[in-house]
Amino acid sequence: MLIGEFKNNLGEKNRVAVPKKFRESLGNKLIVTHGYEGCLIMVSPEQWESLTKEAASGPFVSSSVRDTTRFLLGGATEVELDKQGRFVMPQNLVTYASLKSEVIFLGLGRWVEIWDSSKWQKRKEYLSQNSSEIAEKLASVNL
Amino acid sequence: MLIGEFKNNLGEKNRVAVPKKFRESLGNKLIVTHGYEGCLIMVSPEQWESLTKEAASGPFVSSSVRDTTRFLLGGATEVELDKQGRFVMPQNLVTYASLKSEVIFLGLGRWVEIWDSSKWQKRKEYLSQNSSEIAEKLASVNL
DNA sequence: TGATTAGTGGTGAAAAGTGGTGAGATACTT
DNA sequence: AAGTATCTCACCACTTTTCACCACTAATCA
Repeated sequence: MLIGEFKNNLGEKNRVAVPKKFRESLGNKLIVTHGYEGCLIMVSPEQWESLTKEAASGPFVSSSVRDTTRFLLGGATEVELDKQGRFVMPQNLVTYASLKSEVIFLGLGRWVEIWDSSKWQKRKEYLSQNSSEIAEKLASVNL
Repeated sequence: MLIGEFKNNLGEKNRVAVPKKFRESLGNKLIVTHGYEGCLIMVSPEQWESLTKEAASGPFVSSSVRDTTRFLLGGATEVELDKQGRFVMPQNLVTYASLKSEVIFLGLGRWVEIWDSSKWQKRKEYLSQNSSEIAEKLASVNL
């Protein structure tokens, strides 16, 4: 199970190490793509499979399907870790998530989110201040 | 599976290289034609088959089907890659997509879109700003 | 505090991308 | 129809980028 918060550095060559704790669950090959609220998502190939099965199989002629596909698949990259457990973050994803040198890896059960450190800091404040209201909202959602 | 965003250059002779990652999936001969939102589409001959079938069988009145067919088939060219993985982009497609020197290749699962760099930049902004709607769609997917 | 492991920086070989050129094909002119 | 000019394309050579590995530093734990 992927849990915990880890901070690693993005080198000048956009290289970053996946936290050791995540490596065995995620495997050596994994997929990174756009996430919500300006973060990135990192999943194993199996998870990726189920994620794209529905999203990418819509009718070609629908414009919303096209845009969803562009966002999800166009922003994705399959990366392979080197011996040190690192990979090169593609420039378009660095830009999208406005990654600086400090990068946060967030284990969320079955997937991992990647945040720019300062962005995550703000989000975390927001979360701790509004957690009860967020919980209320969640309670009203049909799961 | 065709995923990711790549940037290559269109030389003075309208020559452009297909990103290496796409070449094995697409093969050596492939088809380029008009796409929606001012981009181009690139597919393997097999995918071309199913793509045209799909577009022509949509829930449309017959004149739309005809026009869609004209749109897709009328602009289509079969191109072959040279040893360096490049091909010559026909002038009519360069004009249609207003391609300058910087060209974006976007992997979208079963096909590839080709964009003029600045055009894609704008589209991407739009997509990022409307990603909440996209997120809604993703939320329905079981991770 | 010393051993072990995770994370970071650097570098050289290999590969991907780009520019150029000459042979062959096509078209054009006389 | 022959010669000439133009265009196209396939290959060669160069440049730039990428990646896999080595070595080092920082952090962790007993």
